[in-house]
Amino acid sequence: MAEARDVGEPLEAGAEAEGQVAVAGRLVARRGQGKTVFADIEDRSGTIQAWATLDRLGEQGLGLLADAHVGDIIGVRGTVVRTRRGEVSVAADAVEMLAKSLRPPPDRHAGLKDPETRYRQRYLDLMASDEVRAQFVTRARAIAGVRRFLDDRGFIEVETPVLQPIYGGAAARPFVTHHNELDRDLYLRIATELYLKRCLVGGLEKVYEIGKDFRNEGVSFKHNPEFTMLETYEAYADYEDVAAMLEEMVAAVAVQATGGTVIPWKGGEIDLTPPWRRVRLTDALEDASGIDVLAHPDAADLRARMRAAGLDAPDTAPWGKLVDGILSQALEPQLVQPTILLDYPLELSPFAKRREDDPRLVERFEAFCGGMEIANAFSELNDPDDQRERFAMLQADREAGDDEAQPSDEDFLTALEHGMPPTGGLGLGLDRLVMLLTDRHSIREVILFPAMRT
RNA sequence: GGGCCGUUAGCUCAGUUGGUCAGAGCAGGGGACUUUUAAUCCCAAGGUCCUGGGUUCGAAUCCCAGACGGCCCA
Repeated sequence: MAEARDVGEPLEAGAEAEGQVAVAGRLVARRGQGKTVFADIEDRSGTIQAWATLDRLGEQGLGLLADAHVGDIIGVRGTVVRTRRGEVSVAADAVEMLAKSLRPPPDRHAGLKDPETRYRQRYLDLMASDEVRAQFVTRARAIAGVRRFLDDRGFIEVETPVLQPIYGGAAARPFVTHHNELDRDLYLRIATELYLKRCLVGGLEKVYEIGKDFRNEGVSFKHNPEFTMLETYEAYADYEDVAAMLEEMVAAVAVQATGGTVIPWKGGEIDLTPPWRRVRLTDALEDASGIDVLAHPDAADLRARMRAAGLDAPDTAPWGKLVDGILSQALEPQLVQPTILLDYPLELSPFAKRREDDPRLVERFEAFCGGMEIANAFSELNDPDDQRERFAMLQADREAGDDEAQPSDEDFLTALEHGMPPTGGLGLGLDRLVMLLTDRHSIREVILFPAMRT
């Protein structure tokens, strides 16, 4: 169809090009005129008008077109002409019904607005809206850009199990399923972290995986129960190296997906050009809330301080969760321009290496943009004894009622005991990255088929 | 989990104080028309007013409960 338009472009009104062309697509408009029919046909490159007359097409062919419904998929063979009114068209010598549409498409001009129908029957949304189609093309381009960036840097893409005997690598409740033949329960992964680290133990050194993670939690504008995650691990790198790579990668992907590193966001702009602002988490929390969390190492103490500052602080939340609460309530919404928060409390980070200068903190950062967390990274903990202690802390959290605390993974500890090189690791939520790059404010706008009730 | 809002024809939407309020445009059906561009003109048809209760002489409209969805908050 694009080629047919190219053929017709140089024609003057009323002229006809040499040679036959064939186009196929969905009928989006039809203007019947007795013994003449004009039909607009659309494919993914755009539309072209088919012009059918009784003289050229005969009674049967014209009848087929006259009886066709908007929504039908038809093929037209003929010559390229420019009509007297200047429209590049295919003057039909033959038409063919390729697929009947038994149901009417969404209204062409009003579009499809009902969000429920848009999400449940995404094909109608795609059919009705060029912008929605472009949205998912941009998503594909962004993810291809991530792969290209990492491949060019010598990373290899690997695939690790989705069905796992023990879940881990994040704080979340899992989905549980059952293997009939083995008669055992398995978990859908909440992260790829612990398997990718096994790859590092084995010497693959620079690996990444792009795939779905599954978290058994609520649905919101930034959460879908299954979502697309990138994780990367690079041997002999630390979290500073990872931060530098992340900035470059996001900037490169922004260029590939949108053409530049300054992107529109909620009526303003976000400048993704490296370097991004870096702040120590504890300093940023104090600026945003007035609370120095390290000065309140006791949970009850911190809770009281938070409530005095007007923040929500659940009775049962341990110290680490309270710090996370200050972050999400007081700080995260302010982080519109890209910001890297460095050096997290150990309690929040069971797989990150301790800072040598302050054992209460770990070498970890999270990157925020558009008021959302988009990435999480650390210098990976590779000391098996320390890792075993961290699992014990998580176990204590579980026993204290935290159902998001993950169980210990003895097989992973065995791998670490074989020696994992010092490693920088990164997790980047690709759905949120696409939201950012396309100025969409709900994760449902960037996932083709988002989770819905029933 | 909490608050607010929404649900009327295939799509987009009106619907006044509870009383010819079951409506429009487009799509779909029948007809006219050989250069149209959201073609035009004529005709006919199209409904579980989300569901279930309740109030009332009378409910799309008011009340209660529920389902689904959206937004905001947590």
